[in-house]
Amino acid sequence: MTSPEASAQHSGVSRTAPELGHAPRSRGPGPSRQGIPEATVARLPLYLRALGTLADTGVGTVSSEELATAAGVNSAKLRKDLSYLGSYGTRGVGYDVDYLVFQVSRELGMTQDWGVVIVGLGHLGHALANYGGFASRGFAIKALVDADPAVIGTDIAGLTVLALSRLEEVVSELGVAIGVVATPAPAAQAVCDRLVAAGVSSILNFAPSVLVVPDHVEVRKVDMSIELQILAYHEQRKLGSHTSPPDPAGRRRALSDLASAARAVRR
Amino acid sequence: MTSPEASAQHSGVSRTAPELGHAPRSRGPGPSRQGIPEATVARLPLYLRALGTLADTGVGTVSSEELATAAGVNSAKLRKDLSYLGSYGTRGVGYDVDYLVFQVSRELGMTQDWGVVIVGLGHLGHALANYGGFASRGFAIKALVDADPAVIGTDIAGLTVLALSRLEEVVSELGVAIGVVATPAPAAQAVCDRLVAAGVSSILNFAPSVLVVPDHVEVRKVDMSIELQILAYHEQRKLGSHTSPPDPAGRRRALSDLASAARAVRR
DNA sequence: CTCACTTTGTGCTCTCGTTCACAAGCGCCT
DNA sequence: AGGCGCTTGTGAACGAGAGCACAAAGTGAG
Repeated sequence: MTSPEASAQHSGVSRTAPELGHAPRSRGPGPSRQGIPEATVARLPLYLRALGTLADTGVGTVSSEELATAAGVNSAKLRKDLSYLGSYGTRGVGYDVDYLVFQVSRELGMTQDWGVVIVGLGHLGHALANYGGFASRGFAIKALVDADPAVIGTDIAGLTVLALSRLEEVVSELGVAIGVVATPAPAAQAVCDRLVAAGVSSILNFAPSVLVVPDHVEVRKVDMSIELQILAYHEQRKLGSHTSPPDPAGRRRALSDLASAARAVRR
Repeated sequence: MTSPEASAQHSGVSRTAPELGHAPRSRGPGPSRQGIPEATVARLPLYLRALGTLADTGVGTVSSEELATAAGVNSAKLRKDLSYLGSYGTRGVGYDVDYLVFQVSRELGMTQDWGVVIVGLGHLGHALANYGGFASRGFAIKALVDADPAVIGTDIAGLTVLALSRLEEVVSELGVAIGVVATPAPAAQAVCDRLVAAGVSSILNFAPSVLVVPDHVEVRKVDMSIELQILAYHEQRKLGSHTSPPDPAGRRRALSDLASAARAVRR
């Protein structure tokens, strides 16, 4: 993805290997100029949460070992992850909790607030709007938008639901950076397109559909039914393979079976 | 992407046959005896959904290219994924939609119903209980359980909410295979432990906390605030690095900054 | 100051996953 | 029947990530 090149402007310190094509990170504060591995980025929020809990209980310093168990990863991985941000630990001691919280927060962009708009206020959108984890972590719900006249105008979590037609207006005028799509699947792509056209470049998709977006837009999806199916796979596997009797006639099988399977999938 | 973390017991999977570098799959119908790569399993539900849509629109045959775009992946990956299940395509033609639906469904264990219990009926649990994607895909919500007396006894989505104390009873008597944890974070681990003790071996966790479980139990987590933070990271990155002014005084910085950052993280 | 001890930061290796590119297989047309 | 074009299935190259194991760097005691 991003080039593994690093502007090695190390503060003249560790004169490590000369030829190595891997100069780790540019030190100097500020978000690291140059790409952190995706896998690491995905874990940083986990660390941040664990750190928050530790801070709450009054802990001032943690070792990589402790923090790792709290976050559910192994300590080597954690140290490597943190090393991408910089050398924020102290050998022989560990990491200063508050300082690390600050660094990770900054790296994740939690030092500023991000405007969020939720589109679609069915059961799920409703729950999202009421979810406390938003505001507390630097995300400000700026507006709620829906297409259903029965919902428009009602108050949810202190905001009045606006008509879908006002989506663009809301995005540009309220400084919305992130769009949350919680509509039914058929509407998702259209809503997504409008969000993108209006200038949103990060989308969190709860609808069970694949969103197509331009390259510069980031989409992440949350899909419970996919997760459940993955669980089912493992569950079935655990039960041993004595589930369905081996199909004696290879390849094609009774049409009735096919039909019912197909029907089930079609919602 | 959902976390590649989740399953802590990869140990058993990768232990393939002794010498063979890669012997793909034992043919013969029935779920493939022997491990499909995790990454592939995670994509199968996507394919299944795309196939369902195609079937709906009356398509009888798809090429890997078409199905791939519908599922949002590239065609080579799709073909390799499907090849783990068996040779279910026809060269020069493509895949028979209904037949493929059946095969993928079987592989994922969707040919049987899985009992689900939802623990915690706040806004989120409520939304989950009403989510249609459950029943349609072979998941049957068997019970709803909560600790709050104000919620116990109410009807949600056609089921009456039961007291948390009846959790074990519900699991063993109603044949629950999958537990959905939608409680506040502090209660999650305790609920999880009880589910596991009662015999549940697959857990879908919506609470923002790390669940510790025995090796034989599979946990997957869905966490919106993590996804948002990942989006924020990319969003910040897009804005260029002119976000926070370089810290001129390296290492330690004003306590006020630290304190506010720490405070923010502590919910 | 020196030594023993602790914990970080990281080079290296191994594994898993993605992508390429092409031979094998199948249907259709002549 | 034979050849042509299309699409699958897969070996092999490549890349990203996980984890080991150890040197470097800090602390504290004597």
